[in-house]
Amino acid sequence: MMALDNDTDHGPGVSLLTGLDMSHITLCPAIAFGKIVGGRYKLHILCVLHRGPLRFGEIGRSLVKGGLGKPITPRILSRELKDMTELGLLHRQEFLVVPKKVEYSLAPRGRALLPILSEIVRWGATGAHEDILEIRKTGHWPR
Amino acid sequence: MMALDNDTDHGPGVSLLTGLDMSHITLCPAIAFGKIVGGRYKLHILCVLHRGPLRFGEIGRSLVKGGLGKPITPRILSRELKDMTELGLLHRQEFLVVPKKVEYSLAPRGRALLPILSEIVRWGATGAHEDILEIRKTGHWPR
DNA sequence: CTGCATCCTTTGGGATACTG
DNA sequence: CAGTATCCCAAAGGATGCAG
Repeated sequence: MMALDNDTDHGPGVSLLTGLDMSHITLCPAIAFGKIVGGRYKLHILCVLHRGPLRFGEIGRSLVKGGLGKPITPRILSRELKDMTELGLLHRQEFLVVPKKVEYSLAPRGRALLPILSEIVRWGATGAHEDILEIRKTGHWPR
Repeated sequence: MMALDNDTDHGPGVSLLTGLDMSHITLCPAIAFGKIVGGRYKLHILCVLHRGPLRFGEIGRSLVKGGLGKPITPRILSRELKDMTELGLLHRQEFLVVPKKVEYSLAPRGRALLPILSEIVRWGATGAHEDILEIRKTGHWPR
């Protein structure tokens, strides 16, 4: 019996959060979610890819703008993309041209995560995350 | 300009995922989400607390059941709860009795995350996470 | 341009023992 | 019961340089 949001050992296996029957599931989705899109960049990569395919370098530059300034190194980006491709979240298309060109896009398993992303954006639109992390919004840096 | 799901530098600042205006937000919610509930247990803790307050030990035991078998050590659980309490996600109430009793419950900032949790559970109810992680559902371990 | 190889630092998580 | 103190190990992330 899983302990998702129902920690009795003999209940009907219905999630109290959603009303859905979870009796056929063995692993808590919250734990799995972290294992699948954990790490510092995976969620953000899904985010920037939802509009359409992007190239390796474009993804890297996108992460700088929405993140906290520091650029991702190619080694890390490469590993994140490979992980996600192997899990079936992304599709990788290589074009046989010079210079090399590779496009990454959302695979069905990645697209299935978009409703979660939407909910995260809705939460962020209220400013909740900036309150929690105490991001200053003064419009310019002090000093 | 943030690169959430709109990576032009001069757009209207509207999220293409939700249609919401994000021009007043500087940090990508996806990045912030990871910073706030990253780590192996925080999301799961929100999950088990959504029904009501639980004690330190009860939370620990809940994590074992929905996770992958291994119990969380008191040191880690203590740190996770302290982190989340300091960020305002949880409320901690200490009862002056012997033996000691402490209850943790969701604070408003933690409750604001529940819609995201619900969406994760919905996603999990389809079995998507077990497909991705290749969890066997044969009902018994092979051999 | 895309990515791998090396090396290094930081962080997260676990084992064990102990205290108010 | 609810933690804290030490010590340790593994994994994640970063810097730099090089290659197809």
